[in-house]
Amino acid sequence: MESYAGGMAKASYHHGDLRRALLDAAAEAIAEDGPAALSLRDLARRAGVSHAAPTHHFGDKKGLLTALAAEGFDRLAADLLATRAATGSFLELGVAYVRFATAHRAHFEVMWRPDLYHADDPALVAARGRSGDALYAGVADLPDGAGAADTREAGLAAWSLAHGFATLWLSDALPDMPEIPDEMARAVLRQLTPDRGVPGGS
Amino acid sequence: MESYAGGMAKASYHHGDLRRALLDAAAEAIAEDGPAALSLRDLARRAGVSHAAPTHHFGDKKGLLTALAAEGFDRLAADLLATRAATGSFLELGVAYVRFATAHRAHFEVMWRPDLYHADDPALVAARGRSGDALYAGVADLPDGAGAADTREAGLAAWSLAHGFATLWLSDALPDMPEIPDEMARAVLRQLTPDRGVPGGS
DNA sequence: TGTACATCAGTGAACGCGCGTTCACTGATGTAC
DNA sequence: TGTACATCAGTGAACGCGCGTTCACTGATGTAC
Repeated sequence: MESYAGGMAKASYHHGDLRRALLDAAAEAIAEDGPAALSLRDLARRAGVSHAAPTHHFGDKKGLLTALAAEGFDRLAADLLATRAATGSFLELGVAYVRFATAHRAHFEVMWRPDLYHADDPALVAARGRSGDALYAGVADLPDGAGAADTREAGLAAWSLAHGFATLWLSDALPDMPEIPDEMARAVLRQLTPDRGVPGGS
Repeated sequence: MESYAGGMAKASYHHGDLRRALLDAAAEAIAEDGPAALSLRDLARRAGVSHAAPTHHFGDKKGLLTALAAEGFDRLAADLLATRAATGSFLELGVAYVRFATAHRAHFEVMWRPDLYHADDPALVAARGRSGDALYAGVADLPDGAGAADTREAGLAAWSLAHGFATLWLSDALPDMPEIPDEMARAVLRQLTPDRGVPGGS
């Protein structure tokens, strides 16, 4: 099921990669029932381990969610950078944002609930910074219409639009939505830049 | 503190308007600690009433959150309709949406978490419908650029933009934000309709 | 105006439950010599 | 190659807690006659 350090699952005293297994179990559980219903004991059960084991790796519940959020910000940053490098398109950056939210909904949901984790954890702060930089780098690509203020507002608008679409999709508020909303996201994001075409954009 | 049916607070066996008091207490508690941390016993404490009393009015915890969400959808619909009537501006409709989210954050947060309440409750479904209609009525005001599909996408984009901005603001993700983000919301929403001015809009 | 009765709203004790956290422990692993 | 020892990872029992829900009850209110 999970991939252990040793390759095959072995029934030994030590798990092999419990930290990884717990994070995966957390993502699964959160995708099913939301972050509110998460319990460390349930994660331990899912990982086939005693209920006191998680403490060893994360200290406490918030510690585990901190690690999950940090992982999310890291992956988001990587996705955005890769998309920017591959397409150079501001529009596709938004699509990638939405795709991340739908593909990693557990990570995404936790990321935006700082009350659930240790928001000042250094690793988390760094990862969040990388995400922000990746977003901002995309905004900077825009052909500036009318100066810096406009650029900032255009960036915030694009972020809001992608974030709002993703959030509404996740909360099941959009009727008649396909399972993978990439195309719809693209159409909606295009509303923001009807005339200012960007090279590489579809 | 609260306004009772009889006007003055009276120390009697019956509360007067416990239902109202519990909903207010819930909004307060959720604004403080989020919906996940909500407990019926805490609400009873806040209302100065025995912990078994809430059951009488809402049946169970989800029943209370259903009532709260329904109230939220009702108020949102009323706000949107009033704004449309007063300004006729599509832009201001978005601003009103953001203002609602920030002014009634507890209601707003619960509304978009259908897993927390009885999503098929008739009163709730009706209220949600009124909200949707009010939103859609605003979209229909738009000077249609290129047919129905465009209108639907423009409406969805506007909704996503307002919703995303509100959500990011609520999750404290936006740096350097004023306490009341109306003006910023207006500037951001304006990105969506840079040229298509609407009568009445500022 | 007075009485009987039904209905409603809130009480307080009790239940069983799953949770996070602590603790002394033990099995396994790696490193120094 | 072998031994001693430190460190690490997971165990299982125990704790105290707040929770939602149930229950028989009682106080207050309103209505029929």
